[in-house]
Amino acid sequence: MTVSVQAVADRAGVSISTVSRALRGVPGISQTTRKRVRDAAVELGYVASPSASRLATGRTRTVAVVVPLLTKWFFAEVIAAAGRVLSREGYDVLLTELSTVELRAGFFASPRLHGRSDGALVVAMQLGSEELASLEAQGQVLALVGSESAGASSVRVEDRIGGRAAARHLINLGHERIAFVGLRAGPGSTLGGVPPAERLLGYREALAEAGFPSDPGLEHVVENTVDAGAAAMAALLTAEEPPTALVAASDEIAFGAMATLRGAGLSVPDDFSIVGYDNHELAGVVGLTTMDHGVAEQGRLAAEALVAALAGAPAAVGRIEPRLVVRGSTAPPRRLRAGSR
Amino acid sequence: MTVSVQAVADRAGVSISTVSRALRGVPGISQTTRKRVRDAAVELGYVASPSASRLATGRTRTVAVVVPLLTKWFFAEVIAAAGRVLSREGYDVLLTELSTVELRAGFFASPRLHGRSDGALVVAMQLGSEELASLEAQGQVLALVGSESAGASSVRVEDRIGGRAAARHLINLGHERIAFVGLRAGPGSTLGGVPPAERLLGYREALAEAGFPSDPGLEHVVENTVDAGAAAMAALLTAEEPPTALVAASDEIAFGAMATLRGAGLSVPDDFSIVGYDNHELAGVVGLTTMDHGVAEQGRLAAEALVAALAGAPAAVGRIEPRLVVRGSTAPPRRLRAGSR
DNA sequence: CTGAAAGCGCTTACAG
DNA sequence: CTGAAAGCGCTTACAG
Repeated sequence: MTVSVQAVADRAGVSISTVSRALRGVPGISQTTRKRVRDAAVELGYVASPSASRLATGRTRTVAVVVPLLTKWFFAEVIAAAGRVLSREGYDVLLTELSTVELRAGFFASPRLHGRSDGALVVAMQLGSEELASLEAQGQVLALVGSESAGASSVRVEDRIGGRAAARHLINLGHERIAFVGLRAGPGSTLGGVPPAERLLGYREALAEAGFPSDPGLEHVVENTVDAGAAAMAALLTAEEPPTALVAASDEIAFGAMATLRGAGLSVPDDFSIVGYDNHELAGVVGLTTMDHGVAEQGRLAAEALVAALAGAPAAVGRIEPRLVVRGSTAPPRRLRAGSR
Repeated sequence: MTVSVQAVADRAGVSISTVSRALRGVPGISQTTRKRVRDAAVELGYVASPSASRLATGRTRTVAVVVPLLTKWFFAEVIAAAGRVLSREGYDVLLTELSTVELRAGFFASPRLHGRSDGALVVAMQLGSEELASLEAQGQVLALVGSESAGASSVRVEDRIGGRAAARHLINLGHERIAFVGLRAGPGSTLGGVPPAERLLGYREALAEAGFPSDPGLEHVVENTVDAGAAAMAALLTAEEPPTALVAASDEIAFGAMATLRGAGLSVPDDFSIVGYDNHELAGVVGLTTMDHGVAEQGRLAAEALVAALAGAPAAVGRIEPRLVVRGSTAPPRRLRAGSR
């Protein structure tokens, strides 16, 4: 049924050792022999048994990609970008979604990756020290996106700078009452929460620099869903002195906020300005001005760092600086515009 | 470093055969022995080497999930749902994205899954007979979503019924000029194309039943992107006698169409009605009436059929009937509404 | 440059 | 119910 090294060896008239060496491209094999073996392998449709190679070498040449959720645009984008470099580099990708606290606990309670992958690319999960220790005890080389750990590769997004730039853009347009809706992990969520916090810090920084008084009533922290964004916007509209603009910590929050405004008969950006965060694939359609934090690039950089580390390179940390993408959801506030009624 | 069967055997005072049997739950082991072995394994933190088990048994207990694209909501949703049942059933999931024709050709040219997975769950790719043969030669048990093949499990979505229901809804509201924007694989795309065609057939069927003349000018076929949807809508608006409603073969097409209408100053649904297809996670925010074809369920059903087939059950074909989800993007045409100016 | 042999860590008839 | 031994299909020192 299945073609083994022995079959190739017979056909090429060499030993199995030679077949193994010839096919893996190790040096110390004559050109003619190598060619003969390769031809035989091709003719027979031979491909080494992964299980056998893995057992013999102790290396799996597979990377586990672990995410809290697969169904959010952000994660799919990161995984896709990472997966492309991993498979280009000859690694299999073992997909692991830890979408509930039970799943997460179970995953770290036993050495589930041991012998299955050589490394793990962990996306947007703040790993506890026991969790990190568990992964390391399982012999995993690590690459983190959205979190950091000494000795592990990671990609760091300058979210404070991003949050600051978003708020700055609105300030520059003339807005003075600017709200912020940030992200919080929901109950039962396995998402980490540090980067969003940095976005909030950047927002506060910009306001302070502009000399605006800090106003806790302008800051909301909600789950990362469209509905939560819609609800937060609604709450903001009930304030004594409502804001004229919003920095949303994600595009999904922004989408929800836009829906609420539309429902209230308010126009974006004529009556209200919004800056999102992500540059979601659908941000363009709705004309959302947003912070692009190179989502695909996060995945790519992490995968590249992991591949390098698996080849013996020291852990590396990548850096991404978010940049503003101006579309139609931001404009000067009504009071500053000529011709406004 | 790594704990082997031998270590567990020593600690439990039995042979390695007994350890293996006790841990895998095979019958013919005394309760006391089994417990002793299990305790020893836990104390030692032992977990069998996957490579070794795979080599010995010839089974990998992993399933390859192959998709044309990871970054579309549809695929992420299907994979997530499938992945949850697969890992619940103890299978590893090997992720394979074939996003270009080169990648696809390379994948099928060599037995890339051989010895890596016991089965493959293939999403939305019309596999050619050579491709199917390749997979079978690699010993893969198959489950297909969005395509069918004799002997393979699959889940069939009644897209003709769905397309018909969408058009019907508009007809019932009183529309008489109803356009259709369908899906086509773009250049270099690896997407299959049969299900979308069925949606078109259903649409035509509904129009014929209503006695409307068929009008090719009302039918467009484009790539499945928001931009293509926007462009198609724009083209429709230039017709001599423009339609008053649209059946979009995907929600992304519908999103694009809505953007075009908004840009043209037309109101949905006051001036124009739209029915989408998918029930995309963001369909709710924009108030899109759409056909829900149980995307997550497609993944779940396929995975369940695959797991069953891997356990020896005969191939099964699941069936999903799309259902209309009415939101705010559809209404009677202007001419039928009282109080319209 | 090439081959014989040991070893990777399991599973599974075969005996008892 | 339990154990000794062969075998799964590779890789890799070790000799030559």
